[in-house]
Amino acid sequence: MKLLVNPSLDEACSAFKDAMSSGEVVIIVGECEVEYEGRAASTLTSGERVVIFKQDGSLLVHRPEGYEPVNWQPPGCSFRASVTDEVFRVSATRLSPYEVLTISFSKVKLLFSEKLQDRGAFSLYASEEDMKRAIQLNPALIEEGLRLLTSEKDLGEAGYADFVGEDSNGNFVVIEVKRTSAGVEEVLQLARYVNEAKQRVNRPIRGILVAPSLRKGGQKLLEQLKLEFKMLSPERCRRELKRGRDVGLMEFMGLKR
Amino acid sequence: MKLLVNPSLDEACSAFKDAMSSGEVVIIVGECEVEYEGRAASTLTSGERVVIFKQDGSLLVHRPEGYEPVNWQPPGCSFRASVTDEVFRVSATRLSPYEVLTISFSKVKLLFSEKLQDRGAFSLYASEEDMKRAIQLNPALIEEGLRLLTSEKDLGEAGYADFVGEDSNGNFVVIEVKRTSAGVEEVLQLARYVNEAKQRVNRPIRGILVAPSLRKGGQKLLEQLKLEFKMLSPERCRRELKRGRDVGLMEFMGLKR
DNA sequence: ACGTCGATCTCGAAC
DNA sequence: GTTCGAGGTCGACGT
Repeated sequence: MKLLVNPSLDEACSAFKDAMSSGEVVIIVGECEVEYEGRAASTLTSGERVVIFKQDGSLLVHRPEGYEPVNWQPPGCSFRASVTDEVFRVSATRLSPYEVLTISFSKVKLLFSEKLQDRGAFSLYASEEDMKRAIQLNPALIEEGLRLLTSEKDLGEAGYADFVGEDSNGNFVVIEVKRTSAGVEEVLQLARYVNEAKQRVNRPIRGILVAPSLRKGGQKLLEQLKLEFKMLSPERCRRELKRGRDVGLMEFMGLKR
Repeated sequence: MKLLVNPSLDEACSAFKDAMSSGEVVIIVGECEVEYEGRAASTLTSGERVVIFKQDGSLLVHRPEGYEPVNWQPPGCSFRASVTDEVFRVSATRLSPYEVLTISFSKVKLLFSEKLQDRGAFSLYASEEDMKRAIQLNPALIEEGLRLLTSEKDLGEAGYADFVGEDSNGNFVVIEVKRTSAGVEEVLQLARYVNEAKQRVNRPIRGILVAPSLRKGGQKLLEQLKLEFKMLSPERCRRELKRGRDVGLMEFMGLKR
């Protein structure tokens, strides 16, 4: 671990070398110019930025505003640091494609380095949008033989049901999708859509609530209102989308012939 | 400017609030968990990370490896910080789409904040824009005798072709330009433009894809769709632009070529 | 507000 | 290695 405040450029340079050779993450805040040449080319004139160097050979130059780095280098490049003419210069070189990024510090305000321990697990869960896409792709996720008629159908003032469709017996089906555990609120929402539909469609109507789980209160209410529940998890939808992409690609290739 | 090393969570929290209210960039290195809920949802279990908060309401969570932030929030969100139960918690909320990201620090190793001054100018060279400018300047880069009629012509719902023109035989020509190697996707894009043009122009139409190279799949599809490919690199265009500038300058100075 | 498109996109997976 | 599609893509530009 190392921390330097307003160090000389020489101090910063040697600390940088030490840190990188021992596999630490280095953060430098200071005034710098940046040049890049490779797939494209760019220059950035002097200003104060935050630069992060990682042990996997990636690098980020961040201005004080904006989500995206103004300059960067992906993992796998090699760093070279030196001081000449009152400038602490770090170049990051990458092969394939060949690209060089050079940062020239005229002033270092902060240099921090440390080996960070991160064994954390990252999990990403599907959005409700993903679930709807998966259902549209494969309505059988809800029920075998289900055919979707429209999506986001306008059911009037009650709002918009996620889907309406028709089951294998010709019944009209109204579907409401939730990404998280459903409760009383969601059952009532579905009930409103079903009631709206009853005033417009003159045949048997089923209402299906689709969610990864249904809480107690929702369960009771659901039975009273004679609605139905279909368990479907975002994870399952994620897999289905992945599968669907592959199938879609196959069809696309076969169709072209 | 503020710098805290191994501060208490309360110290970190109050420093964070001070810094954000005075428009500083804040960097926190420490052990944290991250939760996100919005378009999708994600969790990240405990580990050491670098977190950058910017004045424009953007936020980045970086692990010790990788170019991309593991979690983030784009500009425009509002931060809220608090300490409860031995946890320093920062939540970043964004409306439209509604998204919340929460970082829970169990340990802060470093907190640095400062108002950064950055008025630097960023310039990028060899973009697709540069290629288009070069082509406009000298259409013969694509084909001898080619005359451009318009650029970015509105071809309706299919989108916008980069150029339309007329070849030396009076055929209508639709042109799509790519800076990098072109594949199936780009051929399909050109095909859409050509189809749109066919509904509007009642004469022979050629479609030309301009790019530094054409990959396998794109090549096959291109032949099937009877479209054409013209190799042109960004580097060549850069040279052409440079030449054009020189010529323009000469003419401006009143000199003969 | 929404839609399209480019990006030094990056990343992963399949071939 | 090349090719290809996804992304919480982001960001810019046009309608």
